[in-house]
Amino acid sequence: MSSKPSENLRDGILDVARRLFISEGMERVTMRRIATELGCSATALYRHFRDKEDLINQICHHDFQELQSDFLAALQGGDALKRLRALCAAYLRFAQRQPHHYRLLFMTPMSNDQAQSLKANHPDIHGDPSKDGYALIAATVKAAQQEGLLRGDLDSHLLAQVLWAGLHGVVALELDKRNDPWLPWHDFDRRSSLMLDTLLAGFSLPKTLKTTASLKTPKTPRSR
Amino acid sequence: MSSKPSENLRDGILDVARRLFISEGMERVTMRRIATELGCSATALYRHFRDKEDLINQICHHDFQELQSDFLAALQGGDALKRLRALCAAYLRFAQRQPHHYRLLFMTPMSNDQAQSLKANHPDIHGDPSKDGYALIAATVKAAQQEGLLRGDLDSHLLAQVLWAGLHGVVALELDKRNDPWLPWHDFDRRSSLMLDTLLAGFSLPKTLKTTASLKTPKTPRSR
DNA sequence: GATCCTAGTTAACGTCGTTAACTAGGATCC
DNA sequence: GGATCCTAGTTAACGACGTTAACTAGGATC
Repeated sequence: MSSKPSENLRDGILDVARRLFISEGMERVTMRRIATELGCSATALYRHFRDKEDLINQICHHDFQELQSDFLAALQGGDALKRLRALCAAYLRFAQRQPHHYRLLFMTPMSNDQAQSLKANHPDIHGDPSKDGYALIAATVKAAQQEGLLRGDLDSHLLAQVLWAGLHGVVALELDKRNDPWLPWHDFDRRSSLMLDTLLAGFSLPKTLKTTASLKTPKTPRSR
Repeated sequence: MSSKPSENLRDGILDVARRLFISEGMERVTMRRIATELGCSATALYRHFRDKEDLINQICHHDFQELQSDFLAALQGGDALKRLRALCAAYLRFAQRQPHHYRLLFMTPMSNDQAQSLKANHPDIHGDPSKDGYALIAATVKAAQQEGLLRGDLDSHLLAQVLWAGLHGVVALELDKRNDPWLPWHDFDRRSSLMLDTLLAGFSLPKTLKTTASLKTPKTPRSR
């Protein structure tokens, strides 16, 4: 009844639920509310989705692919490192513009079963950089390694995961603790760009990295 | 009725609630369950805590100070950089051993009001490195800067916040996405130590940091 | 024309956080 | 020493939630 009473109810549910989830966060949106907003009864939703969790997961899955097109669009031209930076920038931009959506996609614990079935139902997507966001980051890291722009002595997945974790950490603290007056926050942009710069710089300079202690006397000569 | 029927009910509630929150996560623990475990009625809890959120917050506040003693214990000896590493290691250890507890303390959004009142009610704690975990990290970073072990051209709070974000990112992805078979995770330890090493290395070498591109020719000679 | 499937309905259940109304028991005041 | 009041608990209940059960209109199929 509200915005787009998509002829087929299933799509209508997805549209309304996504809109509400994005604007208010998923735990504050009830099945009943989605239903009334659509002008149908709450139980009708269960004709199309096993339960609320299922609805959330299907939205997540769909929107990961939407985000993917953002990523691909940010990827035009440049060397692999430039593309990697553009990718990270797109990620951060998404987090800033769609905080609830970010929370929905990246801060919602996924149970083992859910992901198993997702993986089983979409074997074509998993690992394909054109469809799978994580695979895209990992592939871009690998390309940068092959172009000699990032250190090649560490697995590309390890680098991708730490890079992702760095960005995610800045974002997650921002979303959860932004309003915490206990903490004297610097700008989100300052923090995220320092994070990105530091990690990428570190990943491109293998020899200056120490594992523990003895960081004050870096006597390793640069080998070139 | 269960473990320790602390003479004073308030402490009993805190004990039981903390135990349940830590072992099962706070949204899965109900007020009624805490009450039956204590052998009292559910409404008795509301004599001592305004609501569930208030109970959670009071536990958080108390346990932040518990964690603080872990931090202080990890701090024995060494230069400031060594102490900073020990601090980070203690943080990661806590996250690994008490995942629910970590989630409770660091992945629970804090509303503006809550933190405001917390800050107002405990002005003695805020900013005191011996009582405030964040202040301790920031102070240790600052000490490392003054000892010439970390770059001094950036605000100690900025460095502390990015360092914290890096650790938090690794932990948060671990907690939320560990079971996601979509992702080919490396070991938590590999990821966290690479994160720590990279950030600390980056923070100690100002001149090798580039903002964009031109990262492929790091010709900066080590200054010593 | 009988049957069955699809997509919806209404009614209800059990659980949740929480409030209202009440009550036993001890301290306080005249 | 009795009336009063405060403290710390009780039981009953409310409204909202996710979800299930039982039912029903309407179209497709045999």
